[in-house]
Amino acid sequence: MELIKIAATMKDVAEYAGLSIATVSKYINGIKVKEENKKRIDEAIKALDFRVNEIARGLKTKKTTTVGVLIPSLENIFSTTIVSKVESILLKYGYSTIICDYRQNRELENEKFDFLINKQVDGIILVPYGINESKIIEALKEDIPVILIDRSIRGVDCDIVLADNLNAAYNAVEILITKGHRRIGIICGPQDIYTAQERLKGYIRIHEDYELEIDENLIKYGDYEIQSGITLMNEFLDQKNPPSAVFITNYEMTLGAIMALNSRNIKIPDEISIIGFDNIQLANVVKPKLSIVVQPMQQIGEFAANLLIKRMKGDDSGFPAMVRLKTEILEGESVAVINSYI
Amino acid sequence: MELIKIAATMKDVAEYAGLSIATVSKYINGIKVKEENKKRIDEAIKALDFRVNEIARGLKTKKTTTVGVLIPSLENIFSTTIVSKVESILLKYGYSTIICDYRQNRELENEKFDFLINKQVDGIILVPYGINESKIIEALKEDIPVILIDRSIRGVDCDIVLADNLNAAYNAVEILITKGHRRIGIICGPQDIYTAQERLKGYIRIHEDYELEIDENLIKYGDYEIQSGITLMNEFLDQKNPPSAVFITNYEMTLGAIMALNSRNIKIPDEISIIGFDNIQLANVVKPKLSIVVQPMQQIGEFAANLLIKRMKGDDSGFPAMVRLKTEILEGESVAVINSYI
DNA sequence: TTGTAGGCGTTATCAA
DNA sequence: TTGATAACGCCTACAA
Repeated sequence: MELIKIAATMKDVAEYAGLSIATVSKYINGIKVKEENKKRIDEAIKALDFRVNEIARGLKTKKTTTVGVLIPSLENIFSTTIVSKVESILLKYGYSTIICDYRQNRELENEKFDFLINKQVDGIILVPYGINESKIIEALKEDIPVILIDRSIRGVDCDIVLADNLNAAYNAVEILITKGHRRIGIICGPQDIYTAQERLKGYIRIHEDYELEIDENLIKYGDYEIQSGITLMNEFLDQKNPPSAVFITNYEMTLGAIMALNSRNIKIPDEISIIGFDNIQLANVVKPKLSIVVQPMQQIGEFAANLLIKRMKGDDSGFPAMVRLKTEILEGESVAVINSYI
Repeated sequence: MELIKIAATMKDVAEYAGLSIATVSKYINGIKVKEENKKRIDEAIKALDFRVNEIARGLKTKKTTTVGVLIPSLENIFSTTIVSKVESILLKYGYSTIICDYRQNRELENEKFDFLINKQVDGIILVPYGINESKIIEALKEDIPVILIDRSIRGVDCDIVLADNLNAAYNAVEILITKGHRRIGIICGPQDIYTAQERLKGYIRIHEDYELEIDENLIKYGDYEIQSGITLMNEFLDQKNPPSAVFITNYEMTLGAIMALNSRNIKIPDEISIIGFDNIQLANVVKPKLSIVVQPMQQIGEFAANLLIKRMKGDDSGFPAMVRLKTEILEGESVAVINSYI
């Protein structure tokens, strides 16, 4: 009784079937073979439990049927939802998904990008933060397609899939305005992050469109982490003239803001109105139900995966593609209607 | 100007350095080389930007420096926290992590396990659900180490890392008991899932230890999904003699239970006490702050990753290892003290 | 210490 | 249609 079963190779199959390796290889790769031989090969494959050695194949074809997904964090819903979708689509095409999480760290991001290239992935899906653009250019040059998510990179022609962040914010703030709010605070992300810039733009634009002045004191910048939400919401509350409503522009900070509110025992929406971001589960579990902006994360993942597949097949039509998906607003009960509204 | 840069091979390096491929290979693999040659090779490597082709190396060594992680869902904190930790540790050792998500589906789980084997991963970390045990045995036989998380598999000797689910439940329910609760409901997971069985055992054991009778009406079985939490909590509330406290045994169902409570406007802990599971963020955002059982997910990931590395190195000491980690209880304000307690 | 040469399992070219 | 055979890039006896 052998302990270790040696995997059968094509050679074994060929011998078993009484044919040449070449013929077996052809059959496996979809090239016509005599009906009779087809049968014999199938038989041999079954008998020997043969499976192609992807490594050996990769050596020849320069393909690994593996793609890399590089995201800021595995502990954030936005990323994992996308990854989940991507993984399931890629698998259908036989690709495996290597996950790398760069924990919001530019250096790590760059390192892991190199790591993926070094692993010879056939393509990369990247939620970029501070990547060195030359790396992307290099990859593209070496014929490794890259799909960006959420943020384009200046000076680089690259496919990108993102949510319409600007209008997401625009619409959210518009709801607040139409319900009578005039002092609307916004808790933004880091000023050097694209999504954050866009969301702030939306906030500004809707104010312009309603001809409302913007009070700089109502704009605060966080870092997309929970603690920011706590701190900045507290700052708002401590202001002499606090906002009647606050729009919080990502999930983690929304969490933080609510914690701050809770710990000061402030009633939503009686004392302050809130629109948050991104997590339906959270929205439903908070009392009262939160109004939130929901990004089409599944769709983003879907588009990114399908686009990548297309590129890996060598189809460069429409390059560089920009897919901009609409967000939705889920209305809860966290926004008060202000009487003073005319 | 060439568009596609061809990666340098060892042959190129050897030629550039005026040495044989063998020498270069040796140097790269840590075998002694004359100081002088060392320098020349280093120079060549830098000049040509050479990196070993892992694929080619893999063909020879039968190693891919890739591990597979197979989890029930990428949209659940328990799994992603573990994956995140695992990924970061493995990377340090040069391994990449292929993620597969089987969405609580036994068939998918089995398929993806095969997929990973077929991809020739060097090791697997698995949070099992309904895997065919022969697959694990087979993998182990073929010298592909497997580390189980959260659930052992009957009749299979395999390393495993898990939380002490039994005592997690035991301790949680004990808190309820010492605060005076006597009618304590439990929302369990599926009866065929190991963690669910263990948590129920804890519930039963603590009742025995306090010599309390168990009312079958207070034990409900869900499927670890949000909807279960909603439905079962509602069932409790509709009972003629509802429990004064409910212990909910995973994160998703905790979410659901809270939603049910909220939508019926039931006050925690005045009208009902609650202990939930697994998500600190959730616990802090719910009002009042939730008491929850917290699993040491990071630790689980850490142990699993390190154990896997050890096994992949060929160190079989202590096989099969069982690492059982303690949980913690984070006390919030969701449990009332009942006066009637003597 | 270095080099030669064979082999890892496939694919692909070119004859047959 | 099939079959020899030479790569693919690296590792590893074995010989020098």
